Amino acid sequence: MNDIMEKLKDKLKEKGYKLTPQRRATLDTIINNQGKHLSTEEIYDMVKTECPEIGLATVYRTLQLLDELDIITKINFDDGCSRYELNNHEDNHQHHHLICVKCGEVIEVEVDLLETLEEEIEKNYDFKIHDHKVKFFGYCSNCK
Amino acid sequence: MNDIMEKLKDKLKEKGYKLTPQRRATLDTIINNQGKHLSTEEIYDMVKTECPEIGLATVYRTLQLLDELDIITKINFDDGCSRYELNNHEDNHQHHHLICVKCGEVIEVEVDLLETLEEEIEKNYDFKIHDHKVKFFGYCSNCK
DNA sequence: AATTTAATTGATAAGGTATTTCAGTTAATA
DNA sequence: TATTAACTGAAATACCTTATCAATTAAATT
Ligand SMILES: [Mn+2]
Ligand SMILES: [Mn+2]
Ligand SMILES: [Zn+2]
Ligand SMILES: [Zn+2]
Repeated sequence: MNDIMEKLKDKLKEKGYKLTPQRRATLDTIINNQGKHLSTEEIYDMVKTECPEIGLATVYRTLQLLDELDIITKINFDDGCSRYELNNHEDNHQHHHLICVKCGEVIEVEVDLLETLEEEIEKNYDFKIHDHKVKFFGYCSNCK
Repeated sequence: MNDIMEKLKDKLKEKGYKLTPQRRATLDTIINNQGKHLSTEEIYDMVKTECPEIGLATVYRTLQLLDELDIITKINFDDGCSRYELNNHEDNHQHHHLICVKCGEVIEVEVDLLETLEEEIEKNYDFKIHDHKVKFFGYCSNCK
């Protein structure tokens, strides 16, 4: 059992929840597809190969649970469905996304560079920031 | 007729579209409620006082059209519906939003401070940025 | 290893937002 | 005023997501 699965087990136990085969298989699918920003239906289809009897409602419930437990993050690319990605457990903030408005490609940006802006905001707006979601829209190298 | 309505009329004419009372009333409602981030249903309810015979489908269609014409912007606060706000016509980028995770208050931040980050991204990722959407989550002055 | 029990599941119904359809209406141009 | 393509409202439809519920199961307790 890997680190992330171990962490899931602990967090579930803490709340009196159970580690079921369905939850294992769902998290496994997300772990094995990092960087792909899979939708619920896409995850459902992939999980079924490992766990054919799983129902769609269970996948919805599991993703909601993993999000609550801070293991994954829900992302919205305005394409009509929710997508999910594994959280980075070293630091606790979401990376940025570059979205090509022509071909739809999504590129991940790990450099943060928001420190100055966040300090400015905390000072000027008396607002305590604990997370952010940043999307840039434009043209990727193939499309510009 | 104010500047924004004039701009709408021009853009519609350019595409062979018509300036109808329903479109006028919808845009008027948005103009008269700046900073409120109204949802489609909320706009529908307010428009009805001025234009009681309007249908919900027309409001959906009009908001979609105003978005396409770059007069308003659709925003997503993950509360299950689309919200809209009037575009700033001086510069062409979206201001930032601070969202209080406790009380839900939304604060607008006009300072941009993303120049350095955007330059860095354009250089390192060979990506031509033309817009961004930035949300900060945390605690407002009342809630922290 | 068997018992207990609250959590979990899959199937399906139901909910909620958004879009499509279509016949009747209307803004804009000549 | 006549013409016509665009537009509208009402209702049906589509689609993603959540709720319901009886059957099952993980995990703690004997
Ligand atoms: Mn990502
Ligand atoms: Mn705003
Ligand atoms: Zn591209
Ligand atoms: Zn607050």
